[in-house]
Amino acid sequence: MDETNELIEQRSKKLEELRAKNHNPFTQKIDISTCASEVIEQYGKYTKEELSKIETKISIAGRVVSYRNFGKASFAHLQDASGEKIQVYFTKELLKDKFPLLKLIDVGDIIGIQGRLFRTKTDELTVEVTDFKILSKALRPLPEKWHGLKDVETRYRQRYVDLIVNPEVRKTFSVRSKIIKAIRDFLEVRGFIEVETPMMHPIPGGAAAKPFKTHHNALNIDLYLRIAPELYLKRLLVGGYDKIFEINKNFRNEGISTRHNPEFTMLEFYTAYKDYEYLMTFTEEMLSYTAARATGAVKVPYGDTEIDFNPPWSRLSFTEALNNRGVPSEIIYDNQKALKWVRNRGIRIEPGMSHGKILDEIFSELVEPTLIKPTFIYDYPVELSPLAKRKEDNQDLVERFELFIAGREIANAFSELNDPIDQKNRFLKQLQARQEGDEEAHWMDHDFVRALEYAMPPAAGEGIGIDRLVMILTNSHSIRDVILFPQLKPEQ
RNA sequence: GCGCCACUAGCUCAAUGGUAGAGCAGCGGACUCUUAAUCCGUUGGCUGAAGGUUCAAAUCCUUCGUGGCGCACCA
Repeated sequence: MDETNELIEQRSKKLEELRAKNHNPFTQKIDISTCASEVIEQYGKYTKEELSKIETKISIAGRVVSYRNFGKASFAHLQDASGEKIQVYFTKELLKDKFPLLKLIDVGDIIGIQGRLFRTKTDELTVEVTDFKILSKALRPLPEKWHGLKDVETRYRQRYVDLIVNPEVRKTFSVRSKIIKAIRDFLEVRGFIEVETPMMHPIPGGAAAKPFKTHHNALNIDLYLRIAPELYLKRLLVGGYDKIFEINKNFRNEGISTRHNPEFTMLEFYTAYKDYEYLMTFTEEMLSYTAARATGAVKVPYGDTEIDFNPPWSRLSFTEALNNRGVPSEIIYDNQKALKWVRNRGIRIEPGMSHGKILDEIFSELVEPTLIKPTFIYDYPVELSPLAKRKEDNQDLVERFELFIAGREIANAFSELNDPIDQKNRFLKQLQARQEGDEEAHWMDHDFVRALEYAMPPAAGEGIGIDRLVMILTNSHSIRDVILFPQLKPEQ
């Protein structure tokens, strides 16, 4: 990382030369009047002749991303935060004594310029520079202009370089920002309040996952980075809020893959006096709105296919979905037959798995990859969902759905269990599973049960994996492409 | 955690056991409308690391490191 090479040395020399000539290579402040995209928008409509007749004086700052020298004149492109580039034209005639200073500018430097707009012979909108200033000297060279930066490791480790040279990366993160904003707007317009609940939990709850452990010195207690905000958000329902949401990080101490980063962003929202069926329609509306707002279209390309967010979406019960993939009904209700069936097909199961878990394995193997267009799968076995409310007409099932898009789980929602006695019993059952070796079983949370004992209104709640949603809406095939700084092993 | 693949100049890539190369960038020079500018000249390397085989290793073998993809775990 501390390596020096010839290129860095040459640039360092130029930096010293600037200092020697009384030009601070790291200037603090400059007044700028506009940005590249604004210039294009404001002046792009004028012809060469029109431009020469109107007042077009501007000042702008940006990174030099290309440079072409002609002896007594030079062209460069400046790229700024708007993501656009604007060509600038330096001439000895206008810059006089300052012109030789251009020798000390490299591609990568950030400069500020003043000038007037004109169009070149090839009709490109260009700034004729009347004055310029080096604002920040780059000591390291940028990757090559034509092939850019391709090495994925460097792209992730040095995302700043990736962002400078790969415009589509900037675009992805701009869409990510729009997605989150669209969701916030959608929820806020409907009366939801955004809240923040703890990241550090004494009892990691709300999901089946392995947590990260940390320690608070002054309190002398172990704490866990949260695996889900669910139990805190439901405490807020008890407290009297009826529409709340949180968009924030969750942390799970598990493997890393194209679909998993140890920290990831989750939306959870809760609405009182509604059930999971209400949330299906709500989700259709929210995500089709989000797709349209963030990408400009309700149908988005993903890989070789196209995902159509236009409602209504398919709805299949968990058992229907299994039936459709050739899983006989007898297996769905008979543990022994299920075990046998699974073994014959080589689906991996572990000893002691509950019937529900076995069905879930079958589902992941046979059904999940086939759910390409947005599809709700509803009514899950109760043992898979210790925080969801049972169906009134079938105590073995819960009022829960998951949303699948492009073969991936995007959302998980249910009518929230608000019966403290049932909740306590389900925690006890999880505790038993934990003692039998299920490391991901839920922990007992006595305070949460106590909260339910004060009565929580009936409510429906949902979690949406934001990173995965962003993947689909930006046609990204690795979660690392939608997280600015994905988790990697440290260098060296 | 397991398997497969990759790692060569600042960047993008060649070189398949026989003298480590190209393009771009850089440096020196020419050039006042270029935009992958052009033209002339030129610098740049412990081939991811360490061992081994061989007269000879970027190339074959072993171990390690980092990354990618797949599997496992999971959202």
